[in-house]
Amino acid sequence: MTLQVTSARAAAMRKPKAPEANRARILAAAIAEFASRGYKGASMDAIAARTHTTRALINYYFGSKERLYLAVLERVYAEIRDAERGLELDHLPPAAAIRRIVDFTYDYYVGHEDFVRLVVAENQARGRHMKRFPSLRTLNRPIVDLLGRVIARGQADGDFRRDVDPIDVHMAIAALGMFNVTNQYTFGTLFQREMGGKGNVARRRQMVSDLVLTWLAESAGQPR
Amino acid sequence: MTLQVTSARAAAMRKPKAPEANRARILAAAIAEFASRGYKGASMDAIAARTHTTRALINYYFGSKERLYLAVLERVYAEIRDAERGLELDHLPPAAAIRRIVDFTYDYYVGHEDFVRLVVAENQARGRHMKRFPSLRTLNRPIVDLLGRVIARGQADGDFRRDVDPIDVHMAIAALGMFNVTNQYTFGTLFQREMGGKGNVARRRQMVSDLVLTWLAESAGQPR
DNA sequence: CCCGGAATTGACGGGCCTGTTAAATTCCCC
DNA sequence: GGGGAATTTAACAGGCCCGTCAATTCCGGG
Repeated sequence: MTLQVTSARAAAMRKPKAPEANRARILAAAIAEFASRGYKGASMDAIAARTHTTRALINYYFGSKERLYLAVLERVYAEIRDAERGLELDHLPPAAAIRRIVDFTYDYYVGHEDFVRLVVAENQARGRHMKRFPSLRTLNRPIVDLLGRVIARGQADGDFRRDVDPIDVHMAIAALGMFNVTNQYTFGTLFQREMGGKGNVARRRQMVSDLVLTWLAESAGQPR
Repeated sequence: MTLQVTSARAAAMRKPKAPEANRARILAAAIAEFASRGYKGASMDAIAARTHTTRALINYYFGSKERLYLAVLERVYAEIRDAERGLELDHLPPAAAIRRIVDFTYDYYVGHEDFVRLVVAENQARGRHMKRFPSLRTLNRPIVDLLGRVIARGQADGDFRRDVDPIDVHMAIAALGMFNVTNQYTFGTLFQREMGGKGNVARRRQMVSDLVLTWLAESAGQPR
């Protein structure tokens, strides 16, 4: 099987001008363009210009603007999912594991502003595209399972409160982490706060950990 | 002076067809349209259709699409600022006052989805319009002063920790409150969670209070 | 009664954008 | 080396949208 795949891929690779290379470059450019200007604001011509191709070629590969956008969504979600899978928490005490999850999530948002902006754009569109695309609906997020296991361990140790829904915790972490990226402009302008500064990032990230952990520890070990 | 203003305004009111009535209806329609479709997605013709006027008339009143959008932003920010001014907290114990602030903020976002969507849209545009409009830059938000006073009282009572920045607290509250509205579509789809349900709103709102209050109480009363 | 100015309309011009289609180019395989 | 498929290009058509401008309606005051 490996041989078959190899030969097939080799055949596909040596032949034409630059199909998959072009495809990959177009997708990367599309991620940047859609993240920067939103679905409607993004221009197919701009994506073509970024990749030294033409609008017709992009349609030849992806079919339409919406299809291209869906490919973008699929890609960035796959990336965060893969990154989440890389987290190794089982050897950490529950509190430290929580802190690690928060740091990872917070830093991922700060470092992947494109992803955050795409998520926000899709929500502003009321999830219209996502809804109609099955492979995006069934996309699971390992972070919730990880969180669930950590929380269960903390509860078993008597360190965490008992009535905790992992999804609620993830939502709190995601909300606090995304806000810095999503609302940095209005919030920074209104409250004279620079939100991109690295020092502030570390401080706020720790505040998120503290918020979650103090809440998790609240009235822990009470009689069940 | 009052007489002058009165007579001038009376003269302005009785005269023509429906200038300020039209103006108000256009602004309301613009809020809905911009909130629903974003700046670029919004159509001047759609706003005109909603108000039984024409695109030319809207430009006659507001000058351009961008000017109209700025008037929209100014309006919705003025509204939340006025609502925040109505909060009366001085007679409440600090913890109860915090809970009240959280409830107010959370409910305001849930009940004013247009406002939230406009804020998000402006952030997606990197605050481009807001930056260039002085009256939006100098807009202050009473909620931070209220929060600061409440926190100071809680610290004086020894109930709240000492190193607290009111803006940080407001950011946490705003982040958790906005997330339900802003990310309801992707989050709901990915995690099979209905986020509009009223019961869930009350539960999540209380979680926000608990998060903030347990954090505020953490290591309070320690030696200064 | 008529006039002057505010309010309102219809139409034009220019720009940008997307999807398609037919033609041209390139490269692989026989 | 030639057939043929895969890739790429150039140009077209249709749609939407915005700002403007001259023309028209309407109202109130002299």
